[in-house]
Amino acid sequence: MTGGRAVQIPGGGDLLFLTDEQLRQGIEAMYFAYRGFTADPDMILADLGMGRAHHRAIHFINRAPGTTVNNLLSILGVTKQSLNRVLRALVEEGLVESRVGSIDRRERHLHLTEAGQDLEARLSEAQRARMRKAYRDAGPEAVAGFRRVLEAMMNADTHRVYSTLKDRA
Amino acid sequence: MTGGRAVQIPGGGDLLFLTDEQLRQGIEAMYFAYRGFTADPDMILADLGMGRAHHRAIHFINRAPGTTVNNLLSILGVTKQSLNRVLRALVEEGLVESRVGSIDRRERHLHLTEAGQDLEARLSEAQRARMRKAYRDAGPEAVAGFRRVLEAMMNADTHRVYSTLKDRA
DNA sequence: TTGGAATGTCAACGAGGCTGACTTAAATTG
DNA sequence: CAATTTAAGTCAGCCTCGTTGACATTCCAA
Repeated sequence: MTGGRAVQIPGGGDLLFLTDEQLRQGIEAMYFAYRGFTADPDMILADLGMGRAHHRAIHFINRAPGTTVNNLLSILGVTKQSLNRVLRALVEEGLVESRVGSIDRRERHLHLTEAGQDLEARLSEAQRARMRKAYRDAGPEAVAGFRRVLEAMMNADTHRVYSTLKDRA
Repeated sequence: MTGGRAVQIPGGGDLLFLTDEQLRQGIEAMYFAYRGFTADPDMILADLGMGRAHHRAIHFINRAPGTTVNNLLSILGVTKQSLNRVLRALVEEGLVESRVGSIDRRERHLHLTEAGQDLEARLSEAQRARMRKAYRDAGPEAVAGFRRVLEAMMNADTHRVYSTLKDRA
């Protein structure tokens, strides 16, 4: 049931023996779990003719209100052309507002409208409900381990983005 | 640093207090970690003009050699039209062999060729290396928790598929 | 005042999902 | 044996969401 065996070497530290099979089970768990992770918001969005890309934009605009387009690009790791298509749709749907920057007027600062906040709440509540269930089922120690493994799995630059967002909370 | 606080209630069990903020950090960790999770195979595949869909097919054909097309469809959760496009490419590239079933000759049984096995090894070694590093960084207890949370995050039907594969190991 | 940065837009392309309709071949069932 | 069901494959078309490349606009800063 465990992903690895912890072995105490007298006079040494913990060693973790990881067979390829154990690693592969972790890989498959990650793949299947991600499907569940995205399933609920996907269903809500499909009814509105939107997809995951819209969800991500909405999520991070809510997370960092007033963020610039460039900043959002570096969080999401996509091209501006790709993000632009999504942002345009969100603005047209009245979910996102794009305000010209007051200090640097080249910049556009992004905010959710009330309708955008409503949708964000629906999406994130669905996703939080699943996460909450998973956390409760797995227990407190499992949650800490889950987070540690995920953080160690990120690319270094991604981890920096993640930490910055987390510390801003 | 932990995803939740474990609190001992005298005479009760462990309770897990999960704020929305803690849940959202878990959600973001999952999103950013998945990017890292897929990054290495994606790079290898891009050089070969293939994508994630090819990787998934290769992975599960390797996992369950001789699997039928229908079985692979239910593992991957996509339509046969979508899988067919990928499988055709893999067969044309000489990575996958499709054999007519001996008992039921309507079925096609899928196997990796030697070249397919070589590619599978490259892809999975890259992905395992990342998983191994994440496991080592996070420590043995973290690994068990990681797996428990992921399993609790899956849809019920997906979990069944996952368990079946795992138990077949 | 000119160069560069931030943003946006148009066009085109490709991967990889989807639906619907259909064929072929083989197995199963009445 | 005939009819039905099943497994697989195929064609056509659609969508999202990623990519590149080229280019316009706006505005700050050297």
